[in-house]
Amino acid sequence: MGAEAERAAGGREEWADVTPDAARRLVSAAVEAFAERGYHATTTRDIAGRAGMSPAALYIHYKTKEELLYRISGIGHEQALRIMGAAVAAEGTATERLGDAVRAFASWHAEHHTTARVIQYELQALGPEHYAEITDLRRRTDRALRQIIQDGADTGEFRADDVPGTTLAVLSLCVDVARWFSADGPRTPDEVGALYAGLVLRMVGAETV
Amino acid sequence: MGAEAERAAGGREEWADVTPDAARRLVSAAVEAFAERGYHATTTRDIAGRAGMSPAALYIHYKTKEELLYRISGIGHEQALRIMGAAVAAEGTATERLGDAVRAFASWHAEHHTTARVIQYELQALGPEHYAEITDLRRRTDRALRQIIQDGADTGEFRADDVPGTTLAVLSLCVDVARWFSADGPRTPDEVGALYAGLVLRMVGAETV
DNA sequence: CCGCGCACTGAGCAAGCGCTTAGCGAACTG
DNA sequence: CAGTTCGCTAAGCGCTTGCTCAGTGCGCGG
Repeated sequence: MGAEAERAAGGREEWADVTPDAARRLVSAAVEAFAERGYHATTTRDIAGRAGMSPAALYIHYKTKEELLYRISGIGHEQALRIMGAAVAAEGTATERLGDAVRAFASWHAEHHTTARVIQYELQALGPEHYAEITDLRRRTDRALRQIIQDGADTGEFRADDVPGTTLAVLSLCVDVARWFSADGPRTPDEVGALYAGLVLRMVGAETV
Repeated sequence: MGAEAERAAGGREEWADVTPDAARRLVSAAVEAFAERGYHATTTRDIAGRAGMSPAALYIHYKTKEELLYRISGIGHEQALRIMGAAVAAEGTATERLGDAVRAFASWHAEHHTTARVIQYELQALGPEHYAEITDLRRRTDRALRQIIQDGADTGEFRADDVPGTTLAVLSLCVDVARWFSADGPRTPDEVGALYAGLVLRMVGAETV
């Protein structure tokens, strides 16, 4: 299912483990609204309206508007971490694993650019303890990617003098896809993934064919 | 003058051509507040308070809160465009010019990360016609960078199959510095510029020493 | 010393915000 | 078929928001 069809279906796939149905419709509506206008510019009335409910219905499923953002951030970052974690744990050379990691991570940010925009750019709206929790997930994603790059540097596959700096740059490059990507643009998510995988492999000085 | 000292001085250097003094203090206060909390989460009372004025004083110098953001965006993007434009117009090989452009552009986004964060991530809060004006400045920055990369591809210095895509990636990489950079972090703006210049030159397949 | 201009303030208005509460109707339980 | 539960709504509370306006004090030309 493409991102557009999925959105029309209320994010059935992406938010599959949010139940009951009304709670899922609210998450899906909130993601859309937050991505479009930003967290602070989005009203609870707008979210409830998009989900086809009255404003008060939101508070049956979520204590506050911030809790909605927290749930979205948690689920989204767990998906992102899972993608990166799978790549680091996979078989293959560091070059293969880095290419796969970037391809998957960048194309996820394109395919799910609505969700990605919210979880990457609305973090500061979280309360302090929720923020700390999410930051931990981000640190784990960073550590996974750094592991691959460190492996490549150790085996001599990569030419990376500054491993943390290179990791930061690669992560930053992929994350920022969420900011500029548009479904109406000339590139498909897979094309973005392929382009970025090639760019990053050259960036770390890997031998490419 | 470093960014910290300059902020303490009310952005005297960065906003030098904003007059009178009260208007400059307001711009400077607004940039700080917008960068910290985001446009929509910032109140006019907060901006005026930081500038040492009553809430009403803001409206003597600016018609609306949005106009403040517009002024900031205009000045900031003009600075960014000037940096990129200087690099494209400079003498030298494409490799040298791209290296200089990325070094200057990335380190500007680090040094002025407060301003950069506002002009790069709060754009959507602008009204439609102001948004269109700012978008035009951004397009010109993009065109300048693309010119350098195209030059390098033409002379055979660079290996870039997808020039617009590569341009987008390089720009995205530099812009995103504003999101993660912190003055308390381990890297100085100059170090970020040097790191990024090296990464980007490898990314485009330039021959480096 | 007067009086004008003007940057600025104190007080506050209308609108919109996040969130609460009382109550309703359909669905399930015994 | 009465009683209970539960998802949901209509109405609205208390507060904050962007912004306004009458008035104030200060500097400056005459």
